[in-house]
Amino acid sequence: MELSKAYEPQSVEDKWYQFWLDGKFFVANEHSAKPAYSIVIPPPNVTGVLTMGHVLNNTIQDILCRKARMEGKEVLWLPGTDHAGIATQNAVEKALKKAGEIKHRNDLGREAMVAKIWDWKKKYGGIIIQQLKKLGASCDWSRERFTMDPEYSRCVQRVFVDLYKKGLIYRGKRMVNWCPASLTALSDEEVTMKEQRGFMYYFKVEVVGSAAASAASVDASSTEIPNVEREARSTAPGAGALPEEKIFLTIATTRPETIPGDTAVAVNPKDPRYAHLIGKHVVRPLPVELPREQKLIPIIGDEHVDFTFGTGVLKVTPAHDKADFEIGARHKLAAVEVIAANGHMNDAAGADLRGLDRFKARKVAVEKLTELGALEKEEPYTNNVGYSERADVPIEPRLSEQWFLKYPSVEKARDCVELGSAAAPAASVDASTTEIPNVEREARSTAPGAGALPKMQFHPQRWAKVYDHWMGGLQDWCVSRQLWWGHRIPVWRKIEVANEETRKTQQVFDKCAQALSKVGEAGRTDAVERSFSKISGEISYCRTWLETPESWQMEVVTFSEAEAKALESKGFTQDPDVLDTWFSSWLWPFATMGWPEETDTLKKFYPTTDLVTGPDIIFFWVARMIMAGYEYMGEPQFGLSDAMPFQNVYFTGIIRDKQGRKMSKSLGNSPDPLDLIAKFGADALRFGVMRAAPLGQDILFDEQNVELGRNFCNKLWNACRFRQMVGSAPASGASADAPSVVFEIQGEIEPTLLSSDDKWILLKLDAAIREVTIALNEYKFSDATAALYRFFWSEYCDWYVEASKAVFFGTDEKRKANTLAVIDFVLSHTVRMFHPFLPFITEELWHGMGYSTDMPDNQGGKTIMFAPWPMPLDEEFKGHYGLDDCYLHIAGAKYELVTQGRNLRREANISAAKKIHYVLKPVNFLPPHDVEVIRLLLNAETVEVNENFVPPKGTLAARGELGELFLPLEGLRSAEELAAEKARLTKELEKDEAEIAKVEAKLANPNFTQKVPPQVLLEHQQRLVEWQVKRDQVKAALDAL
RNA sequence: GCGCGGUUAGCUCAGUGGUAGAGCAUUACCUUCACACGGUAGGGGUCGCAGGUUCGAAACCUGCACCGCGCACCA
Repeated sequence: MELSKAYEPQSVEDKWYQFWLDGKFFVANEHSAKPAYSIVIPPPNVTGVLTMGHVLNNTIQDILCRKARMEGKEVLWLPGTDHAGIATQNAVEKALKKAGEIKHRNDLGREAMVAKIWDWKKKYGGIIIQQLKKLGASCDWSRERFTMDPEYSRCVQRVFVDLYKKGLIYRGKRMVNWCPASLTALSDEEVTMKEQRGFMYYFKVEVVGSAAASAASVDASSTEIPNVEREARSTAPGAGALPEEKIFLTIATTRPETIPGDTAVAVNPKDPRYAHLIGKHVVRPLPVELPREQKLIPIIGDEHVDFTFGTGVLKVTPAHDKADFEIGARHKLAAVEVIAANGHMNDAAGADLRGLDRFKARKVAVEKLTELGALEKEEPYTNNVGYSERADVPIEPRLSEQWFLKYPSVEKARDCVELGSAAAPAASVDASTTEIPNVEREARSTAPGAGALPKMQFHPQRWAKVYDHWMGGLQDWCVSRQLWWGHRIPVWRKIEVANEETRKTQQVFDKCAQALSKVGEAGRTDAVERSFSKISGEISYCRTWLETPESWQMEVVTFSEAEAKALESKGFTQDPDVLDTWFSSWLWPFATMGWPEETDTLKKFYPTTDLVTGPDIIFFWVARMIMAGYEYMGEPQFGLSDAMPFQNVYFTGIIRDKQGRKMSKSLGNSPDPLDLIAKFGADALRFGVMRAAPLGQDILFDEQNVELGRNFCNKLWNACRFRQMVGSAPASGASADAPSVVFEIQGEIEPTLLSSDDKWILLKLDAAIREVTIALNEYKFSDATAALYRFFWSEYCDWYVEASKAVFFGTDEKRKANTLAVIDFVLSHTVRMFHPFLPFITEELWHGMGYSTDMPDNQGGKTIMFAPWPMPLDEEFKGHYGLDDCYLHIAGAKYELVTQGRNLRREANISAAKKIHYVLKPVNFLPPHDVEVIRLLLNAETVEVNENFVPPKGTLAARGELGELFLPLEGLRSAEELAAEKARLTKELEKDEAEIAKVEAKLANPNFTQKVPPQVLLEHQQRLVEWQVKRDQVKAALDAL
């Protein structure tokens, strides 16, 4: 195949991706005898589009998978998408509104809305999958999963039922994070704290003596302000007592709009200023219109109050603050709700605030306090406010009935992650052990420490600490969401009047209940029993409890469709809520593989090998998957010694723009990866991102990275093109109209014909293979790309290819053939090493260069995907080809001399194009080939070898290990140039002198010479000589001027 | 408040005790038959600050400053 002058990714990428798909090369075989390697994709939102974050993430996964295939592993990369409850429902609702189809989702109703979302999913759900294909992702698409697939949904329901049975899931009225925009509860993880500038308002309240009347000292379950007894008025403060001076307390608050919901004022009982007031009451200023006696709230003592903060007096709003709620519970205070679900004030907030948005209400409340003369001052204040991560509005702590989960398998999940400090990471493998492991998967899972189970490794390990800390302070997880899109909670409920008929039904449950031990109820204090029950042939699980003496409620949980129908026909209604999206995605590593059946896929590929994800979802997803893994894959039938879902977790950095800002739609600073692919090619994008992504650091992304990737691909392409041009016909005789010659790989390398250049590049290749392999084993992708870049560009192209021209422009045909053989050896290894990073161009070159033709079908013959991963050259190979490390030095010295020679040209200010004459005075004999290489690399007309050369005045000289190189000048330079050079040399001389002084000072220090290791001493002595030589050289050059 | 990162060339970052590095940008020269998406050669850094350990510190220790992140939060 003839290669075009520049690499054109557009004409290459789609072709090969289709080829891979047609060949079913991505499909994992669970019956394969090869050792397994598996990754489950972090499922992107089904309605999402590819972002730079996805590019980073999936490129890493693809690199790992492709390398594993080349190492002979059976690879499963399991793809799929997430239904992403809130995000998707919002996106579709927004789109429907924009299209004018609806004004609100209520226009459609639940069923129709959910149907619309399914339509949407079918229409647009494949976009991100197609985009991943553009990127080159080698996922097994035949196993693509969606978190709302029927089978997957059954897993979710099964797990819910199971946890319910275990008593870990309960329903309860609790303080939750309420999002007034999305109108749903959120988990703690979905709330982010943001600093917010506001004001601290100080207002005073009047203290009254009597404890008899109180608007708040009522049953905690009541959420309404009760009627105050008439008697209260007659015993109200001041009524019959002696006139006293009024006492006021000043309270500091940031949320005056919640004053109508205050049901107490709290002080610290140890606070000498206020302790004596405990038991008295204050007059709550709002709502204004209420009679005074309905505004009396007690002063209570509570340790929670920090008397160094504010005024030391805390207003207690149990219905709208988490801490206040707890105080309220301790003191049996009423929780008076004044803010409705949508964030607007309700009737209880009073006439002035009713109906207002909570922030508008704040302003009005301040106005009212001012009017009342209660406001003492307001001062600017910055505090942290919880925001709904999704809707980006402040959340409202709100009392509501929700489902909660006590996390399962916490201990195991916490202990399985390697926290280690000194412990050497299991991944740091000596390059000499990078043979293709021919071991079964079982061997891996019991690998390093004999006896002790291997721990899960986090990369970078510091995240393990974060994980451990979070695992140590788990709060129950609020799993219910007031949405329509998601897995509906599999609970049916019926509330009935306790009439004759229902009592009969209840008796059935009562019987069952007696057979069971009672389990402590976490969420409901009023739950009375739990029982197994048999309804319509399916075992299900239910609870019953009494709501009031006149009614009772039955709750049935099931994942059987038949049972659900039967329940509905009996007047049961399903819980309207859906489950948190993460309640389905935490099952991802096994629910995608056929759980709860013991499938061959699970047997082969679980636990997965690596997980690649962002640290921002370490709690949302990673931690929960680990717990779910232990809980559901730890059961004996799966036969796992350790049920951890993955062996390694790699945390990527976060992609930011070049100013360090997070990429976001609103900032418009997020480039569309598809545009970048169209412009530069997928390989370029992959390489650019990998090169900029050091382990665990955030990535400041710049399009220049991709440009670099593009340039690199082009370099690779052209280096291969060079090989074809010198290989297909003698360089001297190439004619423009020559037909494209069928390319043939050169045969064996002949050891006796190897030049120092050949040996040098083979040794450099060996080093690169080691470096890249080690870097990948340690998940250091930027190190791997840097090593590849350096090897290929700086070593292979800049030196070896240029030096090889000395052969190809010559006449020694045997040497030419042998050089081609070396090039083919190097390129065929290099292309394979590049394949995981640059899948498309390497496949194109693998075929185009003919490297596939010699390989067996399953080892590179069909596709580079299964070509063997390059192994470091072994000792036998090195011995056979005489690859002694000394050639690194020998050829290196030659190249060093060339650089110096080029320097002389520059010093003499001679145009790079001008052919000039050098004289070389070698220390030892130099083979003619090497002289020719030097000549070519210097772009010299001639390099005269003269062992007895005496430089005439005006000759520039450079000295290296191989000898001295002279550039005789014949009055070529102007006086100006001479002056400039004199200045330059003087500067250099100063530097040399300084270096010499530094080393001499060290060597003169007896402390140094006595204490330092001999090798370091030697190094210093040698360095001194080197600098001295250089100095003498520069001095000589100066003298020559 | 606790914890975790970071601070090295104009920019983005490597660098785990022994001569301060890469890419980009920049300067000069070169359109030489793989590649101008290229080549050659330069310039550019008291390694955040202050102490300490050491013969020797960008690196190790202590403290501080600043930037970023996470957790917990006092109204």
